[in-house]
Parts: sequence; structure tokens; C-alpha cells
Amino acid sequence: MDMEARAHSEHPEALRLWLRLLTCTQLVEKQVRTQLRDQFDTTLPRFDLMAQLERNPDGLKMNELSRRMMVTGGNVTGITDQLVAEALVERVEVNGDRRACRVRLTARGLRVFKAMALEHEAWIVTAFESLSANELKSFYKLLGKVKQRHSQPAGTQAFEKAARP
Amino acid sequence: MDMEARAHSEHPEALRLWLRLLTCTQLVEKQVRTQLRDQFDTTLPRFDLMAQLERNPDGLKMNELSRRMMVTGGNVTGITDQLVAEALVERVEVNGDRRACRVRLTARGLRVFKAMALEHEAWIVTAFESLSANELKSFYKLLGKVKQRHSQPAGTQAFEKAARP
DNA sequence: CGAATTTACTTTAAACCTAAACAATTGAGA
DNA sequence: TCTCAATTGTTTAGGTTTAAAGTAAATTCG
Repeated sequence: MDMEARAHSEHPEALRLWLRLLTCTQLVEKQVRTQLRDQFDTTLPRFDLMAQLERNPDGLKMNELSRRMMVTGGNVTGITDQLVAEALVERVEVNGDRRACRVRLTARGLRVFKAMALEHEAWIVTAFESLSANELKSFYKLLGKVKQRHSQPAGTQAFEKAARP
Repeated sequence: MDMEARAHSEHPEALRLWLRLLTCTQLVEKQVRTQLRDQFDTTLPRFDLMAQLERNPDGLKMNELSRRMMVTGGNVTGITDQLVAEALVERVEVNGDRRACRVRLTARGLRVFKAMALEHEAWIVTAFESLSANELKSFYKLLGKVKQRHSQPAGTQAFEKAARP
């Protein structure tokens, strides 16, 4: 029996776990997207980008945003363009490298984000309210093991999504 | 101190958990997408749809697919069209309701899917190989609590994504 | 110096996804 | 029966995301 067949017959648990993980993530994510849209007329990617910037007040370069958000550079360009148009973030020249630019929150952007983040945290707390403090903790640890396993190729480290500082 | 402020200051764990959960899911999902593309020249939505059909050999109606895959009906139409064009699935008339149609795997579709599913399971097993059998089990249970909390509005039950039968 | 490579970002084409409008059929009740 | 609402699936318009190509600036190295 070769390795694949073995994996298949002996480890159905991992697959079931993955499918349930995917389901749960999508349930919570869908709700967050809906709330962001209904209450703040924005999207999850925009919120994500602003969250990254809030914990980096000096701003981040596009490629740093791309890596931290785990999306392509072109995507970051588009999202940033939108936020710039809304005056929530601004592009700042990087002195010494005319190719690059730092993106950072405007004063308005910071204000708007803080309001959203407060609500956002409440939604998340609600989503996980069925777990005790201990369960939250061991859940977090288990995810840590999974995350750690994903040693990225050369230099690209897996970043946590930005939380409130 | 109002409820939101309380939530914010007293439950940062839930937020950290959510961000790590999102990170892990995206890491695994990205890898699966890449492998599906590189090894089988297909996409995750197409794979998902075929997985649903494999565990329902008599086929599923479009709205059932939509509910199980947690995507809109229009989306299912598009994905199905592609799979039909590739002769991997077929639309079958439902006798007694001329509006509806069942979608089911063709013989070729079943063959192709089985090959992909074998590989897919191996990828997933690898992704979670850092967890022991016990850890897998408690992880699964914890997710169950989160999922259960999401009582869907009236009748629309949260389905697990389809696994191998 | 100067050519070649690398890096940073943007643009483009294609796939995906959604919400909303649409068309066709079914079914319930007057 | 006839009307009207609900159901089923598709279409459409718009936004998101990706991979790949393109542009411009910086860096490496002969």
C-alpha cells in the first residue's frame, strides 16, 4: 500500500477537521463582511489593510502590505487606490527610493478605523462566545502548531493578520 | 463602561484567536489552490462542487449545491457551466419539476475527481501533521462548538463541506 | 561607468463571486 | 378555474482577486 493510499485510509480525521475548519471560517467571515458592509459601507480587505496600518503608524510599503495581508501586490494597489480616494489612507514618498511608497492612515482614517474596530471585536467575541477561556487558549495553541508547520519558502514569513495594538 | 468597551478590553483572546484562525485557513487554502492548479489544472470551487456530487451519486439540484457550498446560485450556474463544458458533470432533468435540474458527475468526472481527491487528502494530512490524534480530535470538537453557535436563520442549516464518502 | 539583474509597483486579462433583476414553473387559495 | 405568491434557475452588472506582463528605479558586478 503506497503512501497516498495509506494517508487516505488512515487519516480521514485530518480531512474532516479541515472541512469543518473551512466551514467555520467562512461562517464567521461571511458575517463580518455583511456587518462591515451594512454598518460601515466598507469591505473586509479594506478593513484588513487599515488594520495593518493602525499597528504600524509610520506606514507600510506596498510589498509589506502584500506580504502581511497574504494577497498579491496588484490587489494591494487596487485596495489602496480606493482608500486613498476616500481619504482614509495616503501614499507617502520614501526618501531614497523613488520606486517605493509608504502607505499610512490619515487622521480621518484612524478615527474611522477605531470606530469599526470596536464593533468588529464585539462581533468576533460573539462568534466565539460558546468557548470558555480555557478552550480559547487551547484552540489558539493548536492553531499555533498548524501555523508553525507552514515554514514559508525562503524569507517570506507567515504574518498574523493585524489585530488592535 | 459600555458593552463594546468591555468586550474590547476583556476579550482580546477571541480576536487573537480569530486572526490566527484566518491566517491558518488561508495558508492551507492557498496551498490547496496552488496544487490544484499546478497538478490538475483546476480550481478550488470546481473541486468543491465535484466533491459535493461525489457524495451524492444521484446528483444535487442547483439550490442544494448553492446551500452546501455556501455561495450564491448564480455562482453555481457559472461553475457548473464550466464543468459541463469539460464533460465532468451533466445536468439531468428532474421529472415532475421542469424548473429544476439535478447535476451529477459523469463517469469521467468521477474518475478525475477520485484522482484529485487522493492527492488532496494527502495535502491536508500534511498540513495538519504537526497535530497528534488527540489534538486533532479536540480541535474538531472545538470547531464543533463554534459551528453550532451559528444557528442559521430559519431552515438554512450549515452544511459541512463535502469530504470523501 | 554601464549592462544586466533585481526590486517596487501598476496594469491587464481571466476567473470568481455577489446582489439584483429576470423568466419559467409550481402550488395554494379564493 | 384563476390569480398570485413562492420557488428554481439563469442572466447581468459590478466589484474582487490572481497570475502574468509591463514600467520604472535601484543595485550588482564586470
